Amino acid sequence: MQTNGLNKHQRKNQDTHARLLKAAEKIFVRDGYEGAQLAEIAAAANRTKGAVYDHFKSKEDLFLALFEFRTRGQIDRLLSALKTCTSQKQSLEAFRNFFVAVECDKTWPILMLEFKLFALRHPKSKNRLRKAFLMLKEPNDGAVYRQLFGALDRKGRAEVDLSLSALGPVVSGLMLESYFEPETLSEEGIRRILGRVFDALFAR
Amino acid sequence: MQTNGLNKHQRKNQDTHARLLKAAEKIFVRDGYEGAQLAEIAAAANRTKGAVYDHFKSKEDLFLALFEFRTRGQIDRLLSALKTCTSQKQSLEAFRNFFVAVECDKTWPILMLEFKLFALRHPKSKNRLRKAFLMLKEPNDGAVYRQLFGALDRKGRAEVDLSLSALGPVVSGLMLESYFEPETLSEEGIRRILGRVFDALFAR
Amino acid sequence: MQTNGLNKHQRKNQDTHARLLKAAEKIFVRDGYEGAQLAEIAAAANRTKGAVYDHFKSKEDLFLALFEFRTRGQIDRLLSALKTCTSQKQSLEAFRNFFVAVECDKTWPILMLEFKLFALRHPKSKNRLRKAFLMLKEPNDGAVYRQLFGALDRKGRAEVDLSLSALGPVVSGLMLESYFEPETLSEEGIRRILGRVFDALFAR
Amino acid sequence: MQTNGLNKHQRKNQDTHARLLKAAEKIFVRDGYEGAQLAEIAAAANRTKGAVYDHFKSKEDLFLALFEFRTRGQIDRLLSALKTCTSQKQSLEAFRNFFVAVECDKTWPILMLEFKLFALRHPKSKNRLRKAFLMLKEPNDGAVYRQLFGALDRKGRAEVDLSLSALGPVVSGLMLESYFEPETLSEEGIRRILGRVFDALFAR
DNA sequence: AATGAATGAGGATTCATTCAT
DNA sequence: TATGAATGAATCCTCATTCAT
Repeated sequence: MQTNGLNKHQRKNQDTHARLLKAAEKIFVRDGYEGAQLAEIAAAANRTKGAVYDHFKSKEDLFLALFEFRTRGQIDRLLSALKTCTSQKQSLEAFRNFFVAVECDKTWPILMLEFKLFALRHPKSKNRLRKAFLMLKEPNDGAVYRQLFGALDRKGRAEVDLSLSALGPVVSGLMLESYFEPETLSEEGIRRILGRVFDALFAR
Repeated sequence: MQTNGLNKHQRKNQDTHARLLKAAEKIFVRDGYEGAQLAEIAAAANRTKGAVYDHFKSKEDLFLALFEFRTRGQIDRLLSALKTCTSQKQSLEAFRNFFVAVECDKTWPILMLEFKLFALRHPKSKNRLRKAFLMLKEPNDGAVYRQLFGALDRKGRAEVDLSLSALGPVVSGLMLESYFEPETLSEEGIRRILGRVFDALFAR
Repeated sequence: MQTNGLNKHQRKNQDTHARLLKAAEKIFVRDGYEGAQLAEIAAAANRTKGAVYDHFKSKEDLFLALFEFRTRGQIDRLLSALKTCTSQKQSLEAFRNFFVAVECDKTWPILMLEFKLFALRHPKSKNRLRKAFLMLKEPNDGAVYRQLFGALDRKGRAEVDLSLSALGPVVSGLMLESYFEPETLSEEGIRRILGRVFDALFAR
Repeated sequence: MQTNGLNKHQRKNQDTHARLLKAAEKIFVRDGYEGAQLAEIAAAANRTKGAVYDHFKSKEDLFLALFEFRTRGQIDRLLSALKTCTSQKQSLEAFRNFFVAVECDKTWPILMLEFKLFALRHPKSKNRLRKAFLMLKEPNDGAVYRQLFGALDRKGRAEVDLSLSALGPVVSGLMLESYFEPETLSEEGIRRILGRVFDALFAR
């Protein structure tokens, strides 16, 4: 009896693939790209190093694949959060919530830092990262864009782009800081700060 | 001829020390802590690896010493910027300018990221980093603090602390992003964003 | 339709076996024993690595089987070249031609080198190689021997053995050199040299 | 007290370099290029793997450096053998002896095979090998050439080149065979064969 | 008979660190 | 103080081999 039209081989393969990505995230976040060891990732996935190389060409390839995978996930979460909104105001509010609710996924901001630093230091891979990254900003070919910000002229659009570009980095920076100074920068504090920053960037 | 009362040997020693720190900054920023090689740092300082070990106990020690050195430098720059201010308003304005003028020292925000990520991953060294780091926030035992924000009650102080904690990370995140997307996040764009964020955090 | 009394399964099996040997030769000659990868051999045979292990116990086994297979082929070619000869002189002439006509099978000399080097480095397998190898020198239990060199006393026989032993290695060495210096050691040059060497060894 | 104007550092360095080359020869001959392990080479030189990389860029570089080193040695040995000869006949005789006396250096022929096979399989390195290799054939800018073969016209020269090219490969092939069949191809047998081959190639 | 997912031992290479000079 | 030769642990990656399907 097969599931999804896949035989056992294929199912096992997919399972391993998913396990490896999950393990990679855990280890890359914990140790950073350079510090992460394939052996630990494999072990965390209950597989061996060889299996990693059956699924990914290299450590770098695994890292980039992880970025693509996670990016798609983030987009999906955002899209589904916006799906039920009926007005622009409601949409922006949903967006604000989505964005302020960092604690949903605390590893993402750190991963983003790691990815950007990686891009900085591996120009050869920057393109692949950027390609996935651009989807983050303009999912659905701009439909979301319009849903959130309405029709914009050239200048308005540039301004929104600027603000959008700032959002992610601000979250990442703050999350990192909160790991460093959890007392001062509590979760609640971050949320408040993020809210203020969000409004400073998008409110009129 | 100003020799600071040091003989040739000592001067040469200081020179090497300074060269090594400068080279270390360059390489650590370019390659990250893990990626940086002592050999390259030594070469960039026109010395050999051995010299590094004459001045610093280890790679980690060099990295932490660099942080302390740079932190002192930042504090000095801030203090001298505030020295001539006569009113609280003027002081806050100076602070705002100091903070918005990222381009003065573009490597600092990246270094800060690297330091914080390092702290995240090397708990043993976190204390030494924090010790230096705290000086950043409360230079001169709070005198600066009062100059900028006046007398504050407990709650007001907590609020200011929160905002202060957020400042650095926000700059770091934005600077990293601007390396990644220089088109969207131009220097001028960053300054504008930073200004808005600053006001959102500190303006009433 | 000639099926040799084999059913489809068996024919397919034989086909795979033959394909694998052919592919193995190609890859072993190109990359050497150590450098050759089973995966490439399998791919060159349009099969997968697993298939190799269905037909051969190990990489080494495949290599040795290839040697045996090729050796049998060489013997057959020599025997059929000698079959029509009616005099000793004619036979020796045929042998000379067979031997001088290296270009018929340019991979054989390289393979031989590889096999001998392998024997040198894998004493455990030397016996299996030698067993096949001896057939090369005394096919048909010495009948060919007599056809070529007539009746020989002990000393004469030793002398012929010596010369025979030298033949193959000389060809192999020259072929390898011609890969290295094709300009100086052209095919025609090799043939001339080989002729002279042959005569020096077997002519009176 | 210094020797050769070198300080201890430099002397130790040279010593290690020589040891490594010697060890490399031993292991490369025994195991072949691919089969050889840097760890064993290092151990055979009483050093560690790291030391190998202080002296050579890579396994390949070590291998090529070994070839160059040994080639220079062979040339020197030949030149000194020819130095005392006063006639062309005497020179050719010395050359014959040099060449027939394989046992002087039994590893050289195997190394040569290994080098040529390496060239076959690493086209990128072929040039470096050839450059060293050419010195073997025309040491001293052709002076030796004339000493051995006198003045030659174009055609005669081509013929001599052909024969010269054949010499090395023939020795290598025979030496390998004698490792494989020491009974049939004794040292004495090889010498006899080589003598005959030499005369077939160079006698009028 | 053949596939393909997974293993895991093994090897080249790097690099922080030490130490004699 | 500074050098540079040497160390050796650490790590990425390869590939022959196994095994469930």
